[in-house]
Amino acid sequence: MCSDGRRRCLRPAGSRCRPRTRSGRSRSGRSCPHRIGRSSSTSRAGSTSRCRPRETPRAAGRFDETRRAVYTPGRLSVNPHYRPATLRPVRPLGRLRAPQPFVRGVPIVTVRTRIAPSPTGDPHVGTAYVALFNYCFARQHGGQFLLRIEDTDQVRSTRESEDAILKSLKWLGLTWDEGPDIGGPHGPYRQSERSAIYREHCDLLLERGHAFRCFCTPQRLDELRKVQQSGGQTAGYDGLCRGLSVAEAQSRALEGESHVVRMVVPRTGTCTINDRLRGTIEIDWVQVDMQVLLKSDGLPTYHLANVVDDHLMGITHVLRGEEWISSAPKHVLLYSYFGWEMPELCHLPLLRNPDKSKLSKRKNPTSIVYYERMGYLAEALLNYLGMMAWSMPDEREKFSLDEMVKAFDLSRVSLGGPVFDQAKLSWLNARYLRENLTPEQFVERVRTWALNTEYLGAVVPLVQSRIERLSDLGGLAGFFLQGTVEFRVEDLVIKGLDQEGLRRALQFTAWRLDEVTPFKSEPLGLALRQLAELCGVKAKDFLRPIFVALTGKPVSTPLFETMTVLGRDLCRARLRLAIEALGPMTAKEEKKWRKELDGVG
RNA sequence: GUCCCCAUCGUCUAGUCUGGCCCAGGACACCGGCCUUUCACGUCGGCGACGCGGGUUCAAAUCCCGCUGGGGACGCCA
Repeated sequence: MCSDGRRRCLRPAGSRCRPRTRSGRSRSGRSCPHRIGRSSSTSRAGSTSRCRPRETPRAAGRFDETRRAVYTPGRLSVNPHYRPATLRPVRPLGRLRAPQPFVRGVPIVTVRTRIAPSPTGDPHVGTAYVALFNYCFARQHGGQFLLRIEDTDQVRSTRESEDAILKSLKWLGLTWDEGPDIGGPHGPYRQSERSAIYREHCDLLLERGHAFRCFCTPQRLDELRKVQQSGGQTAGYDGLCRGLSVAEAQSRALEGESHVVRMVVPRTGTCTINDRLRGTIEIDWVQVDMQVLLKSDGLPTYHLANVVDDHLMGITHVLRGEEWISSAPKHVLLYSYFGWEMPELCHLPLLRNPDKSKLSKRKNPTSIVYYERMGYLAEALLNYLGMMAWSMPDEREKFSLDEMVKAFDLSRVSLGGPVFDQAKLSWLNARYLRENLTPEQFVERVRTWALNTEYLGAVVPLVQSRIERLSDLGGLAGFFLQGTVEFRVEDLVIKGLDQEGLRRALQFTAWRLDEVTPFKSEPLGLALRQLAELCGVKAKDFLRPIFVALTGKPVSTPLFETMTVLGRDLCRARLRLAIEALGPMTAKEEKKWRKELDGVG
């Protein structure tokens, strides 16, 4: 009788031994169809090579979450995924060692998760979505959730963006136990402040021959990529500098020659990744590039910094977007080079645009600030994010953060990429508005949203001299309180531009607006006047359709100041609505226009 | 192009692991009725999906294989 005792079954015991579900179908014909049977954890651990049944990825959620090396009185359970490293453990240099509390000589590992945003733009709803899942997972297991800023891209990272991200996550009600703003025992939590740590670790890899210096120029790499791509090969570094002797590389580096450090990646064999939801994923090493670890500016790339920090900060579970699956082998390799234990990986499905592509601000508002300014309540947005790819066991759709934490179960994550549907978000928000707020609380919400000194105070200078009675305010400045505005298409039309020219002009404006920093009156004016010139239209005419798109009216408050008050996100959204009203941009146009705009610089 | 991931109503999803309670349940959107001075809310109803083809089985949305489709990755970005 099979091991399922509930029913009579004639199958022999062990017949439940099955290939793992869903994942890796395409490859399972290669060897043992029972995927777990050939995972390296089994063979390296020296146990029998016979296939044995194991929980499927989804079922895994019902097992011990904290199983890396959990101390429970009288029992030590060990992570079945754990593989002894192929290399000797790193020598225990104080700072190189991960923090690990002990009780009677047994390490206690609590669940520690993190969100690690890169401060290179607006706070993204995708960041909030991943943060939410990490938060819930950690909280549910009584663990910690931390925030780390991944600002190793010196060119694109800004403090302004970092502040905005922190502010938005706080607005949503997500809190972290350690982070750049509140500190913690494993800081600093800003990668730009940890360069020495990465360099130290990079040196270690260099010393052990797991990494090498590369002196190739970006030009050579560009050409290489082109050749490879046209030849239909997998693009990737060809290993030229790998052939350099250590002595030569060292002396060239010493002479100050610009170079990067790349990791050594095997050219044969297969990397096995364990994903909490997807089971075993196999990627051939040839598919993995010899990734740059340390850039020529001396700062690490994501891959190095992320692995080093996750280890040093004691991260036990990495919940991140699906887009990272293909670079997971690099991370697996780095952990093994350092001799560190791999955290458990779990790749969440990506949020999608209505056309199913990865959520992008070109096709959908993605900034948390946009949703805040549109008048969505933080708890409604967070709730909505919680029903992306996840559902309550009782299928209830409205739930608070605390309720989500209590009921959270990773195995309830569904893998199909969810489309971010603003209509459903609006419905949910409406429910919060009428079900969760007393009239007094409602008043308070409206006040904190826009009827406050800060926001109204910014509007007043623009309207005070233009109205005769206070009651004129609604007519003149109502658009400041609206999310989107209605306009007449004929009000967009100007002399000297046909419909296509007009659409192009508005699209140029939308693009430029994303680049203008700070988003203030003067730089905006400068940028838009430049665009008018580019389009061959007088500034006065050029600005009119923008004006109409943003305010809904041909006459209103001064444009640049108005834009400043409305903010980037609302401006972008309204501009897009106007463009769509005139006829949405085609892919062809996008390519052509982008080129024309970039050509000007 | 190469590699990887994924696949239930238009959308979010339950059910898939542990095959039978499923000729598939809920929600959004849409359409219609009721309630109502209007609208909204509420309420009742309608429309609407297991991508296709094989296999295993007494039995397949559920397990296996193939195909198709969608997505992601292929940076001195993260």
